[in-house]
Amino acid sequence: MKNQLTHAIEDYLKAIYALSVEGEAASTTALAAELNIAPASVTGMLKRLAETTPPLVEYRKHRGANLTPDGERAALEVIRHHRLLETYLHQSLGFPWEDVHEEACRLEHVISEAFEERIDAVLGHPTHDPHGDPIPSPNLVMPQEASIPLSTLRPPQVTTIQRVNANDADLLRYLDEKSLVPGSKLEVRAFSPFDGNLTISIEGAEMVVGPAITHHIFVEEED
Amino acid sequence: MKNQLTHAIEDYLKAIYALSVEGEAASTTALAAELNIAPASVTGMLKRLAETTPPLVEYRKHRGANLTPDGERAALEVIRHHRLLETYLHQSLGFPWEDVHEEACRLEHVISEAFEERIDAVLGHPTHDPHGDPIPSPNLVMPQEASIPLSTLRPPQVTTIQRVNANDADLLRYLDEKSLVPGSKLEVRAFSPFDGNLTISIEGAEMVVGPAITHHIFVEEED
DNA sequence: ACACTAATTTAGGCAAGACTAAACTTTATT
DNA sequence: AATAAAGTTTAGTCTTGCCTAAATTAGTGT
Repeated sequence: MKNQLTHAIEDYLKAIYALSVEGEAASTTALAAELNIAPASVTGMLKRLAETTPPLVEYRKHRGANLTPDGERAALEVIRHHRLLETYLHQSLGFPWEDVHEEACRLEHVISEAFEERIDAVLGHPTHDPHGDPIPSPNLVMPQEASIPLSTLRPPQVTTIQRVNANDADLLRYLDEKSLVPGSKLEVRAFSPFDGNLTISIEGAEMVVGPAITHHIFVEEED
Repeated sequence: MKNQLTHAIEDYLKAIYALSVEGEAASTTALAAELNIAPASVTGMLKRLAETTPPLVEYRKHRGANLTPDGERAALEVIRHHRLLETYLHQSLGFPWEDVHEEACRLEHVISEAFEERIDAVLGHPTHDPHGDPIPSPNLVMPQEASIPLSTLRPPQVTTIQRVNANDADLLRYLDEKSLVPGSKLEVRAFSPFDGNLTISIEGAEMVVGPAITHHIFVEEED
């Protein structure tokens, strides 16, 4: 008997999950920014989420919110939907990389477990979405993976892109064009300490990328 | 600049479309029954729909509602989504016949035009959904088709099932089992004037079906 | 310890969409 | 034509989720 969560609530849970790294509580303002909602509205919703049965978040005034185990399970369910959908839209329906996020954001709240299972099967039980994010398992365990921002690498270094952390469609389109996608191998050739630019070589081509880009690209952790 | 319709509004438009056959207005109670909503709530919504810009329905007190051209276009868009989705869920994702309706009801409000186009293409631009209902064209013209209830046939007669008009999952599962699906050929062998039962032969097997079933099955019109 | 700022909460409102109960039309029946 | 039944509308209420403006709390530097 899982009670039916609204779209709005699912979005809150997803946002709290995303913002509470390392067990740190997600702040009201950070949530407001993430959700494009006024901070006051977030306060109101957090109170409600803390008083549902079962409670989905743990909330302390002025101290932000954490997910309860129930809340986390619900969040992971939505994230699993989201990432499976992104993968499906891209692989099976030929959606461009940069468009899958928005579409998945709407569909994730609406698909049934049967739908989830079908696309999971059709895709062959994928482990990562097109952006390289891990897909929680059917029993809702989030694989833990270590990766570091490309911006932290110093030459000389060879590595592989693991994950691209961006939702902006224009940026994603650009990255795709330059093969800056999960799985691509690249070599870090030079670093400019003044502006943080890296000179990298990828797919045989050499290019210079600034922090606005390298910050969003995550690569294998070093040995 | 198409204004964003809510989920609820799309359901109203769909229901009004379904109930206003032959230009007759859909009554408040009929809509309430169709939508599982109290009649009073329907009245309120109809008033709102008649006063939006542009108006989506034409509403006269105690006289029910009709769709305006704008409303009809919106309704057809949703119906196109619904029927394409049903077809897709069944053909491409292997959903059982009886489950596609419910899933499509939720997805229809949420998919983008890009999604619509992709599944339409993948399916090869289908003209009918799994229940035999025609799919409106991309420019939102509803194909007009003539078919008559199986219940009106009298032996001896050979015909083909065109359309199955039912949403109840149990009934659909039963019909599927007995091959009472669009495309099946059948022969009407006998008619009982007392209870309206028909004896038919389908796929080599003979069976007796009552009005509760024959009423939902539509076959080719006679020459 | 004090004051200033940034973050947060409270209070009060609003729109969408639904409900019930009561009042009122329309239609059907006699 | 009178009246009962059926269908519809009105009035008033509720919940969800959002908003703004004002009040409060926490955190920071002096």
